[in-house]
Amino acid sequence: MSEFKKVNRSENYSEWYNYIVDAAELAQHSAVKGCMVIKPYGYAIWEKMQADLDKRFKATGHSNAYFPLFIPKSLFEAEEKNAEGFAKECAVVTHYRLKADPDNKGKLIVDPEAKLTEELVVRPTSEAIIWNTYRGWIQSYRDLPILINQWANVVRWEMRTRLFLRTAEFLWQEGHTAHATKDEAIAETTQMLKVYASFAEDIMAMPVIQGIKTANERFAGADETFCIEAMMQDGKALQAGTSHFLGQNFAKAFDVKFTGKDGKQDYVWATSWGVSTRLMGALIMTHSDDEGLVLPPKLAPIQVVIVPIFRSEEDFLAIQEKANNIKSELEAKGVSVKFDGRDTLKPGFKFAEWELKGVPVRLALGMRDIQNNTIEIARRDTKEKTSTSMDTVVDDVMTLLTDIQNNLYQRALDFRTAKTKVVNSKEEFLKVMDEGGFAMAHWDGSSESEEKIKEEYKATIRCIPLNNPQESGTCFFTGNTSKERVVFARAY
RNA sequence: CGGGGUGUAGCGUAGCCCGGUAUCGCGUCUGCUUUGGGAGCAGAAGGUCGUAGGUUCGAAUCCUGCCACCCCGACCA
Repeated sequence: MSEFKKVNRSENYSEWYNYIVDAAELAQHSAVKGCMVIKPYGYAIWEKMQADLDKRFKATGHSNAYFPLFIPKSLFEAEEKNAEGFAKECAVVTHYRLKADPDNKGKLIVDPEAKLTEELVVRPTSEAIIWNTYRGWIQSYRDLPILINQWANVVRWEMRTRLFLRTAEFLWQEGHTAHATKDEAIAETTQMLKVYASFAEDIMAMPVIQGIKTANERFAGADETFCIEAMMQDGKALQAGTSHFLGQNFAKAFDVKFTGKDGKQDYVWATSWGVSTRLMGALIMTHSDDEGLVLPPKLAPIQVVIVPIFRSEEDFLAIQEKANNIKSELEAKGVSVKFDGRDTLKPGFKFAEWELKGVPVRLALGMRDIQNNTIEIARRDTKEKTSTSMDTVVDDVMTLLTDIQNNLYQRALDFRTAKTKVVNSKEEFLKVMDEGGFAMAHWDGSSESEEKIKEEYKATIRCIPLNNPQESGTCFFTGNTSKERVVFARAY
C-alpha cells in the first residue's frame, strides 16, 4: 500500500496549506532564505493569471514597460513617507565585485575596494525610479496621461515568510499612471480596482469586498488606498490587490510638472496598483480541500484529464483512439486536455493524483464504456461522478466547466456570507474573531481606537466598503458615535 | 528578531537519553503478473545522518557555532 500523507484542513490550516503547495507541486523553498522556487505547475497557473490580467490592462489602455531592479538610495528616499514605510525591509547593494579570499583558498570575499559610491536599494516597489523617469517624459498636458504597467519581481525582506503569501522576493505587476487632473487619477484608481475585482470574481471564482483602507493601513506615500479583500476558508482576510491614489506626492518629490492648456504649470497626479503571486495563495485557500488543490476551470493549466482503464495493449489502443477524438474535439473548443496514458499506474492512483492537482474535470474511459458508447465524467469541486453518452460528452464537459466555475464562486460567496456577522458588542466581536470571519462593526473613525482594537483582538480594519450604507450607531469599542460599519477581521 | 520544535536515501521515519558508520515504509530501477478508486511477488540501486568545528581509539548519537524549515509571538502595503 502506498502511504499518502493526509492533512485535514480543519485540524491545522497552515499545515494543510503547506501540504497543498508541496503535494500539488506549486512551489518549494529554495536555498535562499525566504525565497521560493515556483515549480512548473504553479507557474503555469500564474501565467494564466498574468495572461488574463494583461489583457485587461491593455483593454483599459495601458502598455507594458520595464524599469530597473536597483534604485539609487537618493532616489528612493525622495518621497519621505514611502521611503520610511519600506525602509525596514529593504535589501541594499553596497559593492559590485568579489575577489579571491587571500586567507581561504577557493573562497570569495567582497572586495572592499569595490564599494559603491551610492548604495542601490533593491526595489520593494518602483514608484521612485519610475517617477524619476517620468519627469523627463512629461512637459505638457499633451504628454498625459501616461498609462504604464510593468511585470516584475520585487524584494521585501520579511521576517517570517510563507510560500506565495509572503516571500522575500515575489512576482507582481505594478501599474504606474500619471494624469493631468485629480479626478482623472481617481477615476483610474477606481477603474483598476474594478479590474482586479472582476478578475478575482470571474476568473479566480473568489468573491471580494472592494473598499478603502483606513489611514493606518494605507500605502506609504498614498492619499488613498483602495483594495479588494477576500475571505479564506479559515475565516481570515487576505488583501488580494491594491490600487492607490497617490495625489501629487510623487510628482512633488520628483518635481514632475506639466504645462496645462491655460499655460500654467502644475504637478502631475498619480496612481499605482498591483497584484502579486500572493493571489496563488488566495486561490489555494479559497477553494481547495482535503483531497488537494481545487482550481477554477479558467485558471487550470489542465482543465480535463482523460484516464484510460484497460487490461491489454489492444484495449489500450482502442481506448486511446476514442480518447484522442474527444481530446481533439475539446481542444478545438479551447479546452486544455491531458490524456494520462502512463501504463505503470493504476487508475485509482491517477484519480487521486489529478485530484491533488486540482484538475476540474476527469473523464474515465474503459472497454465497458466503449461497448456501451458511454464515458465516466467526474467533477473535482463536488467529486460527483456520472456516466454520460460518448455522443454528448464534449457538450457535457463544456457545460460542466462553466458549472464548476460558477459553483466555486457561489460556494465561496455562501461561505463568506455565512461567516460575516453584524457585530454590536465587544463580546460578539471577540467571538467572531475567534471563530474566524468578518465582523461588520461600527467604528468611531479614530486611529487610536483602531490601534487598540488591533492590540486587543489582533484584528484590523480590512476596509471601508465602497458604497457603504450610512447608518448612525455607536462604536462597538469606544461607544463613540459612528456613521457606518466597517469590515474587521484577522488577516494574513 | 524572541520562545519552542525539527533536520537521517526523492518522500515519510526508527536509532540519539545510555557513542561502535544506520531501521522500516513509500517511491525509483529490472522482471513477471496486474489495471472501473491510491496493485502483487521477486530481485536491485540509492545515505558526506543539515553544516562547520570540538571531545573521543571511535560521533547520527555528547558539546559549541552556523544554516534551513515548522509552530507561537514581534514585524508587515
